[in-house]
Amino acid sequence: MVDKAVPDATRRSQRSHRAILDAALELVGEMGYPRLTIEAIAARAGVGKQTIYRWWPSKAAVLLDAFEVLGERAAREAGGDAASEIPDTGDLAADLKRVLRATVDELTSPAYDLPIRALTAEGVINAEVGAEFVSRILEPGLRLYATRLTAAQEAGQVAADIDPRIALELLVGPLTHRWLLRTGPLTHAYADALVETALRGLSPR
Amino acid sequence: MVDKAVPDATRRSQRSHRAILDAALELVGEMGYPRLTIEAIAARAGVGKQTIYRWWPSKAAVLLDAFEVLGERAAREAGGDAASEIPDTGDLAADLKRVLRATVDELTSPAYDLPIRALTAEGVINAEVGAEFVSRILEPGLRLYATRLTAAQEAGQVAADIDPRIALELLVGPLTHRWLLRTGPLTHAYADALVETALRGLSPR
DNA sequence: ACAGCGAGGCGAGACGTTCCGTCTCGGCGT
DNA sequence: ACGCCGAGACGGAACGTCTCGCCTCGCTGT
Repeated sequence: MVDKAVPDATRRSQRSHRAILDAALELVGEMGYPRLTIEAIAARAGVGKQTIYRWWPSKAAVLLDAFEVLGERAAREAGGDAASEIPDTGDLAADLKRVLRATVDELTSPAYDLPIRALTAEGVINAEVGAEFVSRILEPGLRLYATRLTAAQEAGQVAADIDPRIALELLVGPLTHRWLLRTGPLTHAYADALVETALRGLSPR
Repeated sequence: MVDKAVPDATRRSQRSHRAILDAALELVGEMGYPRLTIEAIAARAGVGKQTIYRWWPSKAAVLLDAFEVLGERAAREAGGDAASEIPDTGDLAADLKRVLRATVDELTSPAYDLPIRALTAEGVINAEVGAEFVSRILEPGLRLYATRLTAAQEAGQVAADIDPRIALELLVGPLTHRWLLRTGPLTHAYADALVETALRGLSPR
């Protein structure tokens, strides 16, 4: 056997599972990630410590799950099943601005800010957590940009020889940079300026 | 008095100061930031714990100082006093590529990678540390881009109505994004592609 | 000019506290 | 009755404070 003593998932308490995830989200908002302790999560959730250690390898993993649930819930609320798509009105700049503005709102939302910062920071240091974070939380959002940009490319609104991946990062990278490092205000105006500058380029025409 | 019991800086032991900074850098490379302890730094430096607590408020502050010294030393080695400037050969793309490549090399250098990741991550969570990090470590580097881009703007190589700050972030943002989140390979080829795409823009000409 | 003295940083480490991760209990649901 | 559950005891690690002498300064009185 590779894994030893894997617990029986079918007997898992659904109630405790939820309580732990909720408690983790609450607490990380209250005292921040570094001072978040597994003991505090267990106490808040009304759960034995072993129940956490049985199912998660680290507090980062708990938070990763908790945040994924939060994201799914938000996506469900935000309108049915086809909500997570970038609209294609034919006006590429307007479409991109809309989504970039939404991203700004999400990143500056007080409920999201602390937990997602905590996870990002942990991912920066811990490559394993980082990979999980990117593939489970970040990548789904980025794929929206990629598909919209590819569509734009086929419609001739984006030069044919441009790598959609680089185009995507040209938009999202500066935004993330400002958000993480706080090098400037994160506003709708900035999102708009970013879209315009990225589409047009720096060189004079 | 606002501050109480501020120690007398003139009596500070220069030897211990250096030893602590050196030990901190060594240890963060050996075991990573989260497992770096002040006790370990004190032991490695041959110093009492109180000597660290007397002069620094947190391990992040120690590392901040340590990394600043490292940066100054590197700048001094890299040739005299006028080393920290972007060359202006008239070819904007080439100049930017050169510096962006150098940044890539620095970020992927094994000696720098761990400590600078640790500081960045800490700054992401702790706004106070973040501000220090940006102003003392990051901003000096960014200013180089800003001056070169402004010069390019005056020479007509960059459109006049572009905010140099946004132009700068268009280049550095995606690089930082890839580096921090490991969403793709951080190579010279990527740096080049970034410069070309940013200058030209996404739209077809 | 110089010996004496007090202030304060220094290395070392003891101390109580918090949290870690493991382990051991009954209890209880399946 | 098997195994997850809540609860919490346990030893270990690191925290941040504190208390020791030790040593090096700068001031001071002769």
